[in-house]
Amino acid sequence: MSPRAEQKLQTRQALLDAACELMQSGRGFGGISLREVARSAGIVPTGFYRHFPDMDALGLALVGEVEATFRDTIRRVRHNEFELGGITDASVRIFLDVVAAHRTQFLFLAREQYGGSHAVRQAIARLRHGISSDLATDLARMPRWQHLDHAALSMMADLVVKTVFATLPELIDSPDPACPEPLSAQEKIAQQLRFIFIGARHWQGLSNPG
Amino acid sequence: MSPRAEQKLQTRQALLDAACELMQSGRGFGGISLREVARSAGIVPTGFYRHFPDMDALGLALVGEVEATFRDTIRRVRHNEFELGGITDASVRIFLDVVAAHRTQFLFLAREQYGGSHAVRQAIARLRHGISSDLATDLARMPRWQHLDHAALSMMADLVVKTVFATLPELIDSPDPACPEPLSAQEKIAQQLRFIFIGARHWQGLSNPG
DNA sequence: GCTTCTGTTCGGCGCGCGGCGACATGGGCA
DNA sequence: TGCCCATGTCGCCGCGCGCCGAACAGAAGC
Repeated sequence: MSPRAEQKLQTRQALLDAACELMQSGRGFGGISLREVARSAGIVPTGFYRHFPDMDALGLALVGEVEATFRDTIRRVRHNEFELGGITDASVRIFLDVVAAHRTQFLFLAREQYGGSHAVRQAIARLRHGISSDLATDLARMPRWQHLDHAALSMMADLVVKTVFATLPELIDSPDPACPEPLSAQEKIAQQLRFIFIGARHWQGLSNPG
Repeated sequence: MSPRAEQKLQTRQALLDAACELMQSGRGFGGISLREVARSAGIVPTGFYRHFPDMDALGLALVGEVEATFRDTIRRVRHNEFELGGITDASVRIFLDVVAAHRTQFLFLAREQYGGSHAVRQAIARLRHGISSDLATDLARMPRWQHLDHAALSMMADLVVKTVFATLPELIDSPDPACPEPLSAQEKIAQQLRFIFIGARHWQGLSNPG
């Protein structure tokens, strides 16, 4: 790797990081200007175009970044499948650690999953669908879920992913001192996932409990 | 009601509607300018200030509007508690009808629940928390959930509300012809809620199934 | 050692924006 | 009947924005 190319990658990364950092001010990705990102990354506005054609392209790159982080985490979780203690607790712990370690990436994901531009939203929807179907495949291999058909597994995976994505904001926002939650975020999401797992455990096709 | 006051309310409503309509272009509320809203409502930019001090105030008014719609719907759902067929199916049907009838209101809610300005996001969080605790109170009165303590009921209500709010985008976005879902939105959300209800039905405090 | 390619810099164009002060007009009320 | 003020209008200001073309520096390659 030539020093020149390395420098280019550094600048590119600075732009990606700057965009994420700027979102901590409460604005959405659409509310951040190209000039702002360039300024925060330490280059002049025109320099931005040497790395991305426009802000939308930078947004797509950010989706790619968080996708890599996410899938890496899923891999780690899967390898810890047989750890001591409940899978749920261990998985949630790993996931929360990663979210904390890559806070701004997941801030972007949480904020833009429904609010972003068309291209970004579509990319995130694809990411989410991919994760959901991978999860469904994983679940299908577990003895515990053999009583569920393909449709039920897809439904369950979609619900789990939906719940995790919808919980992201709680995990990212700084804890509100005025509203002290009785449970930690980790215990809360773990218990909610258990609700879903218990429901799946007792699912009987077209049962209609209420 | 004097004609003068009535006219004022009409203009105010036109501003609220214009803001919602403009969000159909894919942008978030923060990406819509004051001038755009005024133009779309048929008044001059300065006239906007006769009704709202700034765009944030208009956002808060929109939250109030969708809150009224939402709570009205909940009331209707509660009164249909003993309808023929499953409560879940009937409730979901009512809810989906209301969402379709007030599409842009719920578009605003879905988009801004995590992406909006600080004030808007806080208002929506309050709305959501209110609905969640009301639901927990309702659930506590049902014989079916007598085995759940207060903490479990809150957790369940939060999960239900979280699921409903996270499903809003699917209900609002125009159906993608390239990706024909095997199930209708109504059947999907109803089945996912049933997953949760079955989980709650079999919840046994600190059980740890996975 | 010279060219070339690439990352960066500089100055500038036109636009839409939020915000302001002054002005018009027609209902509301005395 | 006649005044008043709330609603809506007009023109203007300065700003930051996206975008562009020309210029510059330094590493890569012949």
